[in-house]
Amino acid sequence: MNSNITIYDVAREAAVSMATVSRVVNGNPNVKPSTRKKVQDAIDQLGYRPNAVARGLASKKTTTVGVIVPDISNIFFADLARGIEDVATMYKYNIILCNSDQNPEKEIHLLNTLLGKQVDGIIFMGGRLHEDLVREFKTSPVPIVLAATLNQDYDLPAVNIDYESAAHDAVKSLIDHGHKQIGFITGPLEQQINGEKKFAGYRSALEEANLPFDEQNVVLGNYTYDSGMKAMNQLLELGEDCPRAIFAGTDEMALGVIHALQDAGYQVPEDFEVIGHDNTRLATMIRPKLTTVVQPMYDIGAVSMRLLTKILNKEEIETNDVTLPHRIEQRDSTRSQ
Amino acid sequence: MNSNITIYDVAREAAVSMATVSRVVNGNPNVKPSTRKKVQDAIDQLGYRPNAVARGLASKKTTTVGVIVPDISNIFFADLARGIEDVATMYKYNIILCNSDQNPEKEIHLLNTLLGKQVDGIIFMGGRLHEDLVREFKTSPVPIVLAATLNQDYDLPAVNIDYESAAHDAVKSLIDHGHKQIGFITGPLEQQINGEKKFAGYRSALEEANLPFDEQNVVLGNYTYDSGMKAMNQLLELGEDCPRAIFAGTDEMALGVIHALQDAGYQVPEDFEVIGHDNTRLATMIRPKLTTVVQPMYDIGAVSMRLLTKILNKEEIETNDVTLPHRIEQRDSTRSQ
DNA sequence: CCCTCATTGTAAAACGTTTTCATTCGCTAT
DNA sequence: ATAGCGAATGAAAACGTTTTACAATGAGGG
Repeated sequence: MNSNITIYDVAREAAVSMATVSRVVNGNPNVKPSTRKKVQDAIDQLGYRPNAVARGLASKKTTTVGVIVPDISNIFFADLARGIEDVATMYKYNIILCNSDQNPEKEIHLLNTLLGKQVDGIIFMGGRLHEDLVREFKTSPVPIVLAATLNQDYDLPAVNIDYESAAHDAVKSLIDHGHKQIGFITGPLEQQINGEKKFAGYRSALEEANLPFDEQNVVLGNYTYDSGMKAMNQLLELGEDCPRAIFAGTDEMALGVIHALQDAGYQVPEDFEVIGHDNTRLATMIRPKLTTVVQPMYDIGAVSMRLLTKILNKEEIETNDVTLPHRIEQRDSTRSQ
Repeated sequence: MNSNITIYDVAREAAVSMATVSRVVNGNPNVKPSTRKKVQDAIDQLGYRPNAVARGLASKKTTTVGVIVPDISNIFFADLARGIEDVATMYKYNIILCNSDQNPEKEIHLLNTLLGKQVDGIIFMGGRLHEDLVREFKTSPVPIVLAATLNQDYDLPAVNIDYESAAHDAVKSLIDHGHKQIGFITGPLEQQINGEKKFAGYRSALEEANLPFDEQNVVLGNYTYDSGMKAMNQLLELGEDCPRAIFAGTDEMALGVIHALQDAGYQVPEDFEVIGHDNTRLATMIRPKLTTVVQPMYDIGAVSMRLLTKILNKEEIETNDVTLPHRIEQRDSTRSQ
């Protein structure tokens, strides 16, 4: 009841040609209803299942797209992947998922593997786009869209939020609470999102409020809980000068920050206020619940995939570079006023 | 520099037959070194990239395996997927990832899609195996291994821990701390893991200590943080009779339990002790840090995939039904003694 | 009743590999 | 030299579809 049955067997059983079977399988309208039924019956009876590989070879379409993420076990990318998969399913695509660990060589290798597998398109996410990779992207035979990933020249299809303005908003809300010193804990600055966007938003909010920029208030982490704790402890060593308001680049780091503070005997938000970034499920799994910038990962994934399908179907596209809205979700790690 | 270049072009360029090119591409030793070099040069020069689809059609192997999980955005499955992907990469396989949402029809549909795509094997996870699915599994033309998933008859390849004994150990450790009443918060009982295994472990630990079983001490949740909170609040309504030691079926529910307790003004572990299950990254991201049963998700994924490769390579296999070790990680949500 | 056109069906060529089988090549042992 | 042999190479079939080009059939108009 399955795999070794070919379209030819069905054709014989239904007493038609294989082209006719192919037509009914693919919903081609040029088939007489009675014929269609005859064929369908044969298909059901034989348990015929079209061979997608043969189909892919003949049609040059695999209805499969590649997805490259840094690490699927990171809740952040997992959410994104789910968004991608859901709309992929909607459009009858499957997903080949790959983890790059942000390793440039691995990224290129994965790209080539995926192209070898004849995927119809690729969705890529990664912190920093090495120029070799960008070059490969630009000569790719299939469309590639970037999800939550910046590209220097903004000439590749991409879906993001406005990170700079998001950071600006977060920092401004802290300033509005009367803080003169704002701690900023973020990921590696060579990643455009941190170095160019979030950092710029941080500085512009400071400037706007005529607050001086103080280098010692910014600490680099690597997105993880532990690095958040470590960064906060480093800030704490500033003693009197330690900023009493912290903007952390990811929720996970924000959790680390809050726990570092609590472990040191401080209260959040009474002694320190903290804002996170991403609004992952973690945000409500901590006491106090985390105020955070919402970056809609699921939506970014979904929109990326939708954009890809548009490109694949040659649909009309307003813009290749879409920016999704962000906002700040007020919870309990900041004071209500 | 890519896709429309075929093996035939390379053959012409190197002045050999396509069979020879195929041989060098596949590392077949029967090629004279000088010929090999000539071909390799042609490949490099032309930027030839083998078409995996054509290869799959000719060889009936796609070096792709299907992975069906309930929901990749769940940290639990994300970890597992990472384990799978890592060893898949090691053995040069790619992964087609699908989310089933534990929907039986969707599970069957996904299975058929994957088989249509000619995957070489499948790794499946899901709470409850509908009998239709099991039947399909058993007639599948390619091997299927279950990861962190129980099968009634234990006749399919599977990788798990001993859930019953893990639950037993957890409950026993609570009993050893002097508790007479143990709260048990778990997922739907119709899922074998909860209903048959964890529950049985809970009861046997009770029995062993000659403690009575009290139905009101067990509450059902759905694995989520919120359901954990809700379940704990329900237990709290028991007032005086409320158990002061809780075993939660997942870490996420355990977090909910702890927060419900804290929100109600109690101290963990002073007033209540709680043990979680899974040892996800969440466990250390809460205060107090969570004592938990470690179910090594990453390892289960990795071992599942390894088992699958063994089956695919027809390697010698000791047992189809592997049980990985578990243990309890003592942290701060239980008392040290 | 013939011609034209639309509809439905057929045959066969692609698609880009792997793989089987035969052939050729280059030696060694006679 | 030459038979014999293993190693290296090549020719062509196969894999299971889609798709193209065309043939057959049937209906409607003049």
